[in-house]
Amino acid sequence: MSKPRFYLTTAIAYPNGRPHMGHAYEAIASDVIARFKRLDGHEVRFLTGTDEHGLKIDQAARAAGMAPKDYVDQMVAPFRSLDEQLGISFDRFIRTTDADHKALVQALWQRMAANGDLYLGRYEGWYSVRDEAYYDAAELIEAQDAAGATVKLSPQGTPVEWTVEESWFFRLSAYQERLLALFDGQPDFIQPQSRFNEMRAFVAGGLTDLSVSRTSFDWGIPVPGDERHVMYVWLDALANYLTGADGSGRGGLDGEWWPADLHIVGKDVVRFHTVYWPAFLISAGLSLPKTVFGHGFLLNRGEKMSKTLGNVVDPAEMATRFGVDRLRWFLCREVAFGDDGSYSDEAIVERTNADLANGIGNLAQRSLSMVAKNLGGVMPTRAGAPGETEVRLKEAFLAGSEAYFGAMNGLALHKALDALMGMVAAANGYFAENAPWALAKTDVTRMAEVLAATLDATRRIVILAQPFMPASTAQLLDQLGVAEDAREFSGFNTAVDAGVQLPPPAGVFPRITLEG
RNA sequence: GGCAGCGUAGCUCAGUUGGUGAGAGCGCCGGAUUCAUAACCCGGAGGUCGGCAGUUCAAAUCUGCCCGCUGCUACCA
Repeated sequence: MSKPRFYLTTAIAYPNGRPHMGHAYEAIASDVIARFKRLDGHEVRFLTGTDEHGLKIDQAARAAGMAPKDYVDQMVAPFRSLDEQLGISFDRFIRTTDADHKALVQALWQRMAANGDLYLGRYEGWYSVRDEAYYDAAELIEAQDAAGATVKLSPQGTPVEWTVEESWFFRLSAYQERLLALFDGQPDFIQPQSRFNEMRAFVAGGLTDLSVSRTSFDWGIPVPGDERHVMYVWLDALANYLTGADGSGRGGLDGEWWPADLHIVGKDVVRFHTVYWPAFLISAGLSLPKTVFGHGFLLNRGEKMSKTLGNVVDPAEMATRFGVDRLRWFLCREVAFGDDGSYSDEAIVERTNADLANGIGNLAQRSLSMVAKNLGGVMPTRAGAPGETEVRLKEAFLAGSEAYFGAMNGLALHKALDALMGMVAAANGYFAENAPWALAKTDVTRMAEVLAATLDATRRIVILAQPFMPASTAQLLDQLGVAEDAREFSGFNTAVDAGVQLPPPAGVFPRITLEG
């Protein structure tokens, strides 16, 4: 019997600057889901990468005196190295400048054209180079420039200029009914619910055709048959998910991984993924992704990160300072997945000390060190007939693991970790209640039973924590004597055999302080 | 302006269809304990549930208005 497949993607990053916490957050959350699915018996394909075309890159490259391709080659490096540092287990790091991607996008265009959805027209309006978007006159705001003259700015406060260009259009207006049917027939297509409501309202309000080519620059994928035009960056970018679905790298539209099970994207690009993208796919006669999840933004002490405020932090530096697994844990535990979240050095220290040092780490250390000191580090035999405390522990773990899996399958990462911490509390309660350190002087057999039960509880906790903290959990499972081929969820109920010699315990999550 | 959501202990949040004394985690204080990373375990303090007015025998939970915040969307200057 073959494994069920699961194909998930992150949005691809635009490498016109250094990666920020938002990139790290999206990559980490997606990686947690990818690892969860693998441990849960799925064959997973996990795609991430960079979106490298468009006017902004073209201009930045010119400013740097470089060819665009040389420029992006250089700019992409920090994104890749950040992913590697954070332990992101992607199967492919796609770049929209990859040859197979270019071929695929052109094939996609031709399918949409063959379906009669592309036509040549003229586009004019207020265009913001920085936003790469046109705005209605009504959306613009007025401001004074340095010389005191009145200038028009986009809603984002970027300069706009009146622009007229020939453009290919996509007949998006013809897709309103089909998109509404999609939304209504598949209410979990857009998550969380609040995003679904917004997008449904947007589509219900009527759709206008979409300009999907540009003639004002040439750093992009040429339109087949009309090479004066390059394709709209979003059409180019969205298609990366199709390119990445082809494991062979041929660039065919029939990639074996398509359709994607899950697109993880930021809340700011939900519209592109839930309105434009499905319309493009329907036009091309391709099937649709199952779910698009729009996560929230990370705020630095409750404020948006901006260069102006000077509160932009480098995720690579954060990971180095606190440790990759601490950062991963904090972001998944403290931020409700789908909502905006806030972080600070203090919050990271407090949260991870409480959960990891005092919680999981201490549980492992206190039980393992008793086994090492009292039983020569040999895994003890479990209780023959479970007592009342064992029954309660078992029940707590049954409920806890059920809550964990329910939350993970519903993409509620923070709730899964809440359930996991409930299991930690139950295990610590069991340990304190039975006081094996006292039993060591009165009833060594019973002490061994208590230790065995505690170690098994710890093993279960660590097994479930693996998607979140791959490196630390591997160390802990080593210490707990769990064989490398027994770490998937299928082995969740299989205890380590009595008699196994355990390595000497060593703390995995030391307490940290801000000064340290 | 319209639509949607939110505002509950210092912090992050739970609170089904209104009904026994308003909860959890973290933080804080106290106790107990010593296996453990001054950790764990037990206990405690802290809230006029944004404000006002209603409906009801009874509202954090329903209605109206107001204040504040967020998102989507429209439009006037």
